[in-house]
Amino acid sequence: MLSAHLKKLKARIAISAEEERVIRGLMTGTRRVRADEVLIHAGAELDHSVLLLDGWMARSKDLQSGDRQFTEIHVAGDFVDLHGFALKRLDHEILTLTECQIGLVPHERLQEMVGRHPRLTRAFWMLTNIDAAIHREAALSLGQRSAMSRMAHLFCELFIRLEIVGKASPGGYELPLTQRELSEALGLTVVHANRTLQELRRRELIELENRHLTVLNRPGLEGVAEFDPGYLYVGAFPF
Amino acid sequence: MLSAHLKKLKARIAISAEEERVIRGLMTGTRRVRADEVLIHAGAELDHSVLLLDGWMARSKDLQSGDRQFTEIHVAGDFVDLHGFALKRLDHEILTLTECQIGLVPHERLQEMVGRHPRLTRAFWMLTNIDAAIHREAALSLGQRSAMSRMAHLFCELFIRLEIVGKASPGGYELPLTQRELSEALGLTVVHANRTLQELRRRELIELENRHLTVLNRPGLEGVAEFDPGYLYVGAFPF
DNA sequence: CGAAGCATTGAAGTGCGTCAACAATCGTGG
DNA sequence: CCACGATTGTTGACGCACTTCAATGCTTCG
Repeated sequence: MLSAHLKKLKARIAISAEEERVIRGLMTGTRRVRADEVLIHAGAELDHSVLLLDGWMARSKDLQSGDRQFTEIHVAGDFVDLHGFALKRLDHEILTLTECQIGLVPHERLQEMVGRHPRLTRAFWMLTNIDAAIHREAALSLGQRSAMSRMAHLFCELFIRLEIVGKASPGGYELPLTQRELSEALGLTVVHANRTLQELRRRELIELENRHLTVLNRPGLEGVAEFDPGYLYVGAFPF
Repeated sequence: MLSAHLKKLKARIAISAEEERVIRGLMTGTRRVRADEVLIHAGAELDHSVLLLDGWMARSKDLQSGDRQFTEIHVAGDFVDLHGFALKRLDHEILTLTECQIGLVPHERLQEMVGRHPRLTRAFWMLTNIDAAIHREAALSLGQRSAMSRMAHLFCELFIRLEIVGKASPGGYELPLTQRELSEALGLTVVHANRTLQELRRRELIELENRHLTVLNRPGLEGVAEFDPGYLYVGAFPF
């Protein structure tokens, strides 16, 4: 069940048997969480971090109006609040989009790791930096891309992130988000998200039904998105 | 000249004399860079990171059309590509907005620090996480806030970040950005950035002339922005 | 089988973009 | 110190991508 996370790490750096043992030793236990729960409230003091073993989560920032923006969608293998280790409290909420299985990692164990395993420390630091890179790409989308391009881009990004952890098939992947949730990730209204989705279908780039996304024309989708996966930093790292 | 960076760190955690010595030992030298230069190109391999000692920089992501999005504005004291230490190459460019003085920090010295100073390691890790928090707040702005609110929010954020490093006065601060640069940070066109600026002036919230921003009504400005500085993580940390 | 959430559609409105012109300021060379 | 081109700031007219409001059908699941 830790395997998704190990796959995610190994897609970026080599992990030795010893290091893998250390990683396995970080987690003290697992839990199940229902769908549509706020797992971590903004501002709450944290003494452990959460590894998403299975399911979908999102980070969400809210305005007084009730409008909210998802700043990242999380999939299996993501260390959803690793940044909470260095920050001690979060500036946003973390909520479940589906039922999830999670692993708990006490900050004291991370602290020990920082003292003893410099290479792993840098690897986990890197993971939080990749999240930041995902945020930056989202800023580019929100600031400059059209609704179509933005949605296409999100589908491309999730495709790769799911492939890394073995949760995609060649033709697509399970995408258990409602259109409202999609719209909250894309900075659109539900209505316009719906119309944008229809336009992607009409162009025969994707199909989406029964919570399954079929990518009919991947190069076409990537073209619309102007997608360049470099920001996901997949591939061997020299350290 | 390192003092701005030390102020920035100390606004978040206590730094011992010994740690301060280590920090001072990271930098191998300083350089001057002219305005409007690309200091670091996207994708280039990095073996050192850059500390911004004085001046203004921006991180920029580009689309094929030539449109670009600034994902962060940097001021004195910022470790502009500390994330390059863990990522080895950047997904964006770093460019100077004004003439800048920079300090160079070889990655090997950072690597040594990670091995020897777990507390400092966590502190620098925290700094990259605060950048990520700034990205998330920008995503909320770009996705949900109006042009007015967005611009007001940026002015509020810069006010606090400049106060931390002693570069603001009670009434405002030097803001050497052109309207084009402002618009690239805000995901707006220059024309609309201009009109938005005028509306903020008309409401007597700010004045902006000769590259100096005067905040006429800070609570008012923060109100328009729905500004809550929590995401900047200013204040003592428990580690 | 009924209620609640989810997806879809139409019509109308608006915030911001686009295009185009001009004014003000800056920087540089003569 | 002025001349002059280039950059920056400003304004107006118009267009459109996306929003808003409101209604209707479709799923899903107690």
